Amino acid sequence: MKPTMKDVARAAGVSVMTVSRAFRRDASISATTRDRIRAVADELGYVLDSVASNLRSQRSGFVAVVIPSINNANFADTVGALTTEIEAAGMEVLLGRSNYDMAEEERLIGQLLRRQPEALVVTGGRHTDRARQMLAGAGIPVVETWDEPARPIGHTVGFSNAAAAAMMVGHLAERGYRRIAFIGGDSSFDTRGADRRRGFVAAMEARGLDASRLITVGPPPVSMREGAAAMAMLLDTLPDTEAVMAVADPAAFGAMMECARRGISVPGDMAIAGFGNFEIAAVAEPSLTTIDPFPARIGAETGALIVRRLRDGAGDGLGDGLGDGVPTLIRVEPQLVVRASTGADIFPDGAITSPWLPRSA
Amino acid sequence: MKPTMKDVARAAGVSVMTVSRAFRRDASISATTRDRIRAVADELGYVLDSVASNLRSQRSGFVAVVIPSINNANFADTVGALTTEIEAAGMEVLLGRSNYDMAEEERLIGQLLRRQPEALVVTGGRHTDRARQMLAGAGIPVVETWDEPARPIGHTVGFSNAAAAAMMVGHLAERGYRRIAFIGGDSSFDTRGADRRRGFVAAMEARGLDASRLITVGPPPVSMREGAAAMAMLLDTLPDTEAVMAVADPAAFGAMMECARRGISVPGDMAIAGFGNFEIAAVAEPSLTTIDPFPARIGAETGALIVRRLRDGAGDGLGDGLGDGVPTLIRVEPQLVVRASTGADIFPDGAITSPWLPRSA
DNA sequence: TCAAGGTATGGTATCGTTAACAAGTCCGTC
DNA sequence: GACGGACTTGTTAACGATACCATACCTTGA
Repeated sequence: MKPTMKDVARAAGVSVMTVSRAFRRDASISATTRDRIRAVADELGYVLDSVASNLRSQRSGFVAVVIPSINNANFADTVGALTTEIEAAGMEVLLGRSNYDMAEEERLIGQLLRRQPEALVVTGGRHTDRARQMLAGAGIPVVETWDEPARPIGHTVGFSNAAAAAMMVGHLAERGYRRIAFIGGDSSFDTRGADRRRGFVAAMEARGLDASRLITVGPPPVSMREGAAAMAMLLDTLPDTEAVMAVADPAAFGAMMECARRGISVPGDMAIAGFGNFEIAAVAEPSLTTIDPFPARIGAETGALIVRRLRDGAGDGLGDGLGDGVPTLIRVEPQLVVRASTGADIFPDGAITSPWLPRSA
Repeated sequence: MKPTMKDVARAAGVSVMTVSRAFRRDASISATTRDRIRAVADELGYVLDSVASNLRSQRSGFVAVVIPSINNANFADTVGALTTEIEAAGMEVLLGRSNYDMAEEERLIGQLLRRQPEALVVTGGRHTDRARQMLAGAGIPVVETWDEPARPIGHTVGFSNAAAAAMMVGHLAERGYRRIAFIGGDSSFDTRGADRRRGFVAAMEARGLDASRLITVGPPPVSMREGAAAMAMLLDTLPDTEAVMAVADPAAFGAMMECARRGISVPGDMAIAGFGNFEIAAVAEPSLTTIDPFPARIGAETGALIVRRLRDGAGDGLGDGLGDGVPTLIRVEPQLVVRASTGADIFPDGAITSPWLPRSA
């Protein structure tokens, strides 16, 4: 049927071992033999079977990554940068999407672990008990990203979503807004969104402001459409609201469009802020104040961390979710990006970024 | 080190064969034995090694999918629907991204084929010669999506991008626009974008209109920012342009925002149309006329086709890129979605959809 | 009571590759 | 001219699971 190394070996008049060497980087083989074997293999339509290769060498060559959604520029940027790092090290990324669902995440993790990944990256710090157990017992480096878990399983590359939301509350309060609302999704699904809401409430209360203007739409992702619907509801029920903070930029944009439809000026009558620094935040008119979590940096740091661990820590630290016994915490600090939607009069020339504010803010 | 079936078998006092059966669906094993073995396996932290399983059974259980970008709602919708179908059949999706680069696509296809996928899905109908050769010789069902290839390799689920673009030209011409421009990316990369441009030019010329207003920005994806930059260039160099058709909705939105910044009314002074029916097209103010290619339907049809082929055609048709010798062509007809950006006066209540126009349009 | 058939379990070979070790070849050097 | 070392190639066994076949036991019906 399909040719194997044995067929190639016979056709080329060498042993299978030599054929194997012809398809590997480090192998000691003469250039002439390698070229001849490759030509014969091409002729036969031979394709290396990496399933067999992985079994024998006990190396799968891939890193499993679980993200909530593949249609989200933030996660896409993280995965993109991560993939670049992983591929530079000669490995591949195996992607799974959880649909913001912890049960689905658990199922995915189980499936992925069966394929013997060399490391596993998850998004967020909250998981089902069984998922935690599988991750901790996997015997490979585990990285939780986009969050600072209360109980880290292995390594962490992320930031505090609550603190980042508090930073935005600080900005709005400094600009003089008092009646501030929050638009977000169903908190039992999107833990990062829930953390941002938590940070919003805590920061508002710390300033003595009313933290009860919370508009909850359906399960994540909170889309543009839902942002518009939430803004409509807000305007109908709490028309004296001065500013709105959305769980993410698309929802903020939807809210802004609803204002446009109703003839409500942004930021004149209503300030709007988002989260994520999606492309739309910079392009929209008016441009959108947001928080940049540096998704690509998260991915790059995660990739570099994994490559480092796999190179240095090979063989040790099984069963601890670390791969080498030393848990790493890499903080990627988000940055406030002030644009027109929260005060065009002060920032007419485009974006102004502020440094990370203290946690107490 | 890590426990294998042998360890589980010893601990449970059964043979490895019985342990194997305890982890499979169809296997003939008593419920009591299975539960006992599973409990023992859990205790030991045993995880099935699907690498070994795949090698022995010669079934990998996954379908490889190559898309240009993971951060594109259209492709994400296709992959989402495809994944649903594939997982319903007990298989998994292995995703690769080509960055709109045919050379990278070729590399990816080579990598993916080594992992013995049971089917392979690619985006678009143009590939390097070597990629074509690999696909045709893979001996598994191959599906080209999002396009109607000139020379199909295997099955096709898609539509003519050129005809869809022509449909949009028809709409704009009917609305009375004559000086129509096209904004697109570097055509050597994004073949679908190039086809849309080709369709634009052909349809314009067929109507005796000037088809030379072509603004080319960088390589794909053509982002919102690039759409805005292209519109700026257009307004500076060809200020008498009446309508703009963008290669995709994000670019159209960017163009619209540039108009907003310059105080140019859409559609009053300038009509704008996009492609893809992204969420932003419905939410933006004004809403955006576009073409809906039904990405989810493409994914669902592709998945159903693959599942059918794998069930029916097992074992035959090796080496033809089909999996069973009968090439299938499934047309998913795009639909024109008329919204405010090309004539709010006529369509004040929201979107109006028109049926597929004939090819000659 | 016994044959026939079904169910549950075990033994052995094998999937296609690579690790580990062995051995042959060629070269320069003293 | 013999020897050490570098380089290249070959032999054998094994990775961890499942296909295939064999077998023991249990049920059923004449």
